[in-house]
Amino acid sequence: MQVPVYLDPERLDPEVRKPVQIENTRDPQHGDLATNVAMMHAKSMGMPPRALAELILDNLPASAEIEATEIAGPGFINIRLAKAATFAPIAACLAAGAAFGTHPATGESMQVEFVSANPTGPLHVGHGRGAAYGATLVNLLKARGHTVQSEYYVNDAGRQMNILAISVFLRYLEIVGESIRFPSGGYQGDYITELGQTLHHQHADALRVGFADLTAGVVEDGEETKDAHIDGLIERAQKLLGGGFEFPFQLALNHILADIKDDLGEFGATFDQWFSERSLVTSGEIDQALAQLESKGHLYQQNGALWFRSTAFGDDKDRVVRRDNGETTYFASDIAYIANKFNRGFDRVVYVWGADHHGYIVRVKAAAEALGFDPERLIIRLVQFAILYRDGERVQMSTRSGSFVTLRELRDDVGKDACRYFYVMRKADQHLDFDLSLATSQTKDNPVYYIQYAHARICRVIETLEGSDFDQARGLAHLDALTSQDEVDLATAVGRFPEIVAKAADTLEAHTLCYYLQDLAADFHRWYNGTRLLVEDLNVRDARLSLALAVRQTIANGLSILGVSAPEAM
RNA sequence: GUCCCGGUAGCUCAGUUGGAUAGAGCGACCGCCUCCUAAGCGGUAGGUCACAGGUUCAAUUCCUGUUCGGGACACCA
Repeated sequence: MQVPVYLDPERLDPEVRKPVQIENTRDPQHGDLATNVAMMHAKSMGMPPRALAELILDNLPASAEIEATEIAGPGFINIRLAKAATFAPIAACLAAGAAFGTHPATGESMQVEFVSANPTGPLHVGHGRGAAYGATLVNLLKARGHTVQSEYYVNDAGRQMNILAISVFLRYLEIVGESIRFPSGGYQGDYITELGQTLHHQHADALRVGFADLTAGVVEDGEETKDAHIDGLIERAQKLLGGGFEFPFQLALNHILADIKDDLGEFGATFDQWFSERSLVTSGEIDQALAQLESKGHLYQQNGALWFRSTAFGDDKDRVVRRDNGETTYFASDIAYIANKFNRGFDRVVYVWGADHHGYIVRVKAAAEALGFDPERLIIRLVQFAILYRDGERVQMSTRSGSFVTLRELRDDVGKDACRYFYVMRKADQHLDFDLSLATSQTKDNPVYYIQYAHARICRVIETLEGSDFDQARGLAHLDALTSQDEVDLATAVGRFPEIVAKAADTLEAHTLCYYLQDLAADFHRWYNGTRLLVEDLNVRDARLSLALAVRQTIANGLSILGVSAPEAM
């Protein structure tokens, strides 16, 4: 809302500068704008708030934009705007169309990295929330006027990938006739067996080694030793197969990553870049980053390992970057990745992580600071897990048994729209009860259908006018025909959309958009239910239709940011 | 033990960065279709904003403490 210059807080009292507020009221009875100037300055002026308010009002010049002012409560000054200003958002919305709610370019360049799940299996419902939230953030930040790049960090180096490869390889051995004992630390699931079959199709018996040979010298599998056992198997396989271990490795990586891409694509989460962790190894960037920290004195040797002194930056303990066996840790990759991101020129980078990564925040920020980057530019958002409910019963998930619910299964079940909406409807860092029954229900209780239905209803009205003499210009010229409180509320709600987008983007709180859209849809349904749009008086009719069109545009734009469709008929 | 996130209507949650009489949906109860989609709308009931201090003209909001939940704290990835 444009604040008239004579209400400029800066001019009120040059001696006392307190953060005076002039804001949109939440209660229409308080007018359109309200200010607390009088209360803020009552003390310094040595007079009661209400008396000061009176003095201020007596000295205000008249304005065409302001219809009335009043003093209320403890000393608020309420301002009622002229009617034309109330309905101005209708024209603004219709003129801007799909761009309504977007903001001018800020010149700021941002990156949002999200999902980044290890490519060791299909995405499950936990990843889905990160995907929905991240994708929505990207849309919000773009609408805010920032330049945004979306990225998926592919963990294609490290132990987990080797465990995946050995798992596939063992299933392959099984297929070619070896009698094996599958390690307890290996990856379960039908997809592993399928990859083993593919490996067999590609290489026939060429990769076959004896299971006894593979386990020679490897410690027995057991509760305590399952890690050592599987690491031993990997080491043996690499030795026996030579470069051949790359076959199950690459096959699994490529296949699973393709599946993830496909899955996310159907979910409307697209990435500008898939960034390979391996590339940090091969390009020498990990060594470079460590050398940089070394030169600044942030590293030291102890017990054969190389440590980063993260405690110097607020961490509660130092962290290993190179283990005593010479391998760099996952954290070392992270450090190099931070440098890589900032060197690409982003002003701010956003990480969307699962809440289980909470413990990494301090060390990653520490690394950024140690590398010489302002840690404020590195923003981490945690996403809590979603708990699925069906008919009031919690849906059990277990990754161990391989019986987890995949994102794909969830999408097949409740559909993309409900998935996207439900995932982001709550604050990201809080637990989400995902009610599957509600998500699939086609009633007003389901917020997705409720909002979409408002859109469809408006489309239906427009459709019945097909070929008639609806004239938007006439409607906009007669907005004074809108007289009811419902119409004032609705137009005001439309006018709030740009600031809702801005705020959601600035705070990275996507859920506020969901609440806004529900409120907007409710305002519409109330109005629609009590007001006939297609009336005889063409001025009134076209004014109402213009309002309806503005509502439709706003809903469509909001849903678009959420990645939810805006159907024309339901 | 340390660190995060929470505690708001019976349930699930909002609460515009400290404002006026704390909101919505569900659930409960009572109503509304000869009319552009009833996949909708209206009304009623329901609250010591976990507790105690502090800052302020003003605290659900900020600070401290207490308490109760949930989670995180590897030479793992």
